[in-house]
Amino acid sequence: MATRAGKIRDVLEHEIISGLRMPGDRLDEPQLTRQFDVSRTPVREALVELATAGLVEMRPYRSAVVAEFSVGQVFELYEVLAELEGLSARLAARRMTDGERSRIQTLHRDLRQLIVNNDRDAFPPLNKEFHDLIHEGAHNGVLHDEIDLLNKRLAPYRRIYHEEPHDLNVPYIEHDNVVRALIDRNEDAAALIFRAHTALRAESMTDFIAAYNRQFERQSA
Amino acid sequence: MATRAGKIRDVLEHEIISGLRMPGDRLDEPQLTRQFDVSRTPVREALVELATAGLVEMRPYRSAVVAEFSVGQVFELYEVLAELEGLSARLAARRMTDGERSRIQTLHRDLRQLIVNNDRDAFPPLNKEFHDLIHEGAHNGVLHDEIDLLNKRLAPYRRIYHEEPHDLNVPYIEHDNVVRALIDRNEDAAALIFRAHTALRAESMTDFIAAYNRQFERQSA
DNA sequence: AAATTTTATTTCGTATACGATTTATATTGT
DNA sequence: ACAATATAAATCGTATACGAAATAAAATTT
Repeated sequence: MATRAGKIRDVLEHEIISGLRMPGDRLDEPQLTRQFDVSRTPVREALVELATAGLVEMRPYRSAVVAEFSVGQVFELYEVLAELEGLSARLAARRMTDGERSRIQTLHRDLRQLIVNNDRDAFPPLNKEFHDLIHEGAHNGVLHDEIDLLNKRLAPYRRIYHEEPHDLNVPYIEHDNVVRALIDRNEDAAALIFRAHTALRAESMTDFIAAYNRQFERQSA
Repeated sequence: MATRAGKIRDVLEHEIISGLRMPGDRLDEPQLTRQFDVSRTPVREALVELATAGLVEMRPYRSAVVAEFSVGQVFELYEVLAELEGLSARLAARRMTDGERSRIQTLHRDLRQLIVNNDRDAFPPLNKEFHDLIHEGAHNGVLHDEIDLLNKRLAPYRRIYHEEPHDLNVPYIEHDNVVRALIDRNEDAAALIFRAHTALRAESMTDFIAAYNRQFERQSA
């Protein structure tokens, strides 16, 4: 993307996803203008794009802010994401090429080695790659984009949660079941496991956010 | 929405959905500027929003055009929509209030009367209301918005197809099955029926588009 | 005459400017 | 001192302006 607006959108998106800008943070146009050393026009265009994508909230004559979601809304986002992850796994089981199947098996073995060595830092990127391989294996671009956007919208909240990593064996066992289903071309099993895999994360996530909010309310009260 | 950009977005969206502007049609900013009697700024903002939503395609230094989808992409859109419609029906079966359940029963009876009278004109709006009741009954705003957007993206193609209405008894029978599942709180049945209901439309739709494209290619060749 | 290059026109991306609305500050009244 | 009002400052929505890129038209070459 050669335009200034596109670059600013990408940078802001990354800053939101990475947690540099937290939900509720203001996104003044004049301030961003100074930060990026451009006029308000491309800044505003970037904000409008992010707002339409659901990462930012814009109301007339009010500063844009990083989108805030209630526990209920996070739950709703996860409910949709879980269903689409399930569909993704189902389609992957149906459509993956032999090359794609062997690649995910290799990656899965690498992940196993990681867990044996308890290498917590290396886990997240490989885990992401694991999910990406399934999303690509589904051979449905619309589905891929939809899942990607939902993950971006959830990222600020997931990040908070994931700061305290839990037992790596839990996701591994589920991965193991999914890989087996993919190899066996067992659509229903793949869909069920992967949907539950996401739903489980949703549960611990919403519990965490609820607790987090209670704590926050106590402080500010 | 009191802003000019918002109004223009709504009007353009409606013009695209209603088929007044067809896929591939150019959306010149100067031309739209004259049509709406405003400056380019709000026009451009509206276009950026529609582009992010997937209804319009924008590339740097090129005029925006109404989004065009290949048969494959339409199929992908339907594949995702069918899954989300299934989820919607599942959640509706789980969460609908008594009032919502009785309302959809009433509406379903009205639809029956319509089919008996073979009132083709009155069918589409009531059919839409039927679907809306289920989407609302799911009590998941994110899901509702997602389904809504996918329907808007498919609207230009669905419109072409729906111009030749088919046997109204086919959708009625499926509606009947869904309503029964909703009343019985049978989640799995509701999800399966409604997903298949959408998938079926997808099939006839993609078949139609493929035939339509072949015919069009013959003319232009 | 057809193809290719050159020029002109149009459209787009961004900067700047100005009235409208909101938010922050100051003032007044109680 | 506090609440309510009035004023001032900042921000937003939109109009206008100008260089950059693309499209259309004209001129040139083959």
